[in-house]
Amino acid sequence: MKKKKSELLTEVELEFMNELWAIGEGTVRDVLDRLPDDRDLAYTSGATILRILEQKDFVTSRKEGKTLVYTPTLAKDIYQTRSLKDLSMKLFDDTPATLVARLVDDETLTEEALGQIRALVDRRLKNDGG
Amino acid sequence: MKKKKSELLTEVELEFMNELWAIGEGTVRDVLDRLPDDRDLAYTSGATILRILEQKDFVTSRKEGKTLVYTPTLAKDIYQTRSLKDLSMKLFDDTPATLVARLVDDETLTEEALGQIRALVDRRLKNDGG
DNA sequence: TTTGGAAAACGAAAAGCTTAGTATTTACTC
DNA sequence: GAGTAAATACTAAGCTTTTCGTTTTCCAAA
Repeated sequence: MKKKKSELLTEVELEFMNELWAIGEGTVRDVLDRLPDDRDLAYTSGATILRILEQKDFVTSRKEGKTLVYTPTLAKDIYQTRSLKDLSMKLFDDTPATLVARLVDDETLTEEALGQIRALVDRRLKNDGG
Repeated sequence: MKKKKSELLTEVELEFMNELWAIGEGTVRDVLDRLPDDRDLAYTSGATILRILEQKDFVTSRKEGKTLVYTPTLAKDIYQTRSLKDLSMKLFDDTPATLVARLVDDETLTEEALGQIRALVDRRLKNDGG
């Protein structure tokens, strides 16, 4: 039986994917330039991470002139769903309501955010109902 | 300047904390016994993990007879909030509404779960409003 | 009070993640 | 085509996490 792969990104990989998702596609240099100033990675480190991401099939690359341009193969929202599912399973007994409970407990949540959340749930309930 | 600690548990640490949270407190043996059958860890591995958890201040221990009984120092709901915050920051641009959007997108979500979620949000909105 | 069995303490091997150095390739310029 | 500047490929060092073996400690029962 094959060993279960986690299908989840490591911390650094996620850091890079976030930039690629934001810009659609980009080179090693593009991504590095977008990272915070205090994050100084060697160019080669960035290249390694993108190479690994390609190995893991999270991105593809095509050659453009002499440089590689990387493109995500997985949409951000899909990955978001996957991550949430994982967290829900591991920490919330697979009970989404508990997860939302913790979320809305948060003192710092604005009324506006709460309103948006409610609208989302309502819309979904209506679509299901009829 | 001190390096930022993540304050988050590793995969295995979380596995153990979940059992401690479920039973309130317990020994190495107690926790190991609760893990799934296909998860066979040596006794010493379990002991190591709990020792590390104590080092990181997620649990305390007291001696009872010859064995150590471990107790969480951090409530599960606090840790849930912390984890969600972390995920939200790293993957949802710190926008809780987006997070909920992904959650309610989930096809497999039952109507009941959706209702519970809505009730939670409503209650919170009412409490705030007056 | 000796001893046998279970647990704790310690240390360290194994595996995985992060970072980067060196060597090689590439495309462009003269 | 030789020089050169920038990018890629390859490799590995240094951490952290995961796992467990060995030694030490402790209790309980003979």
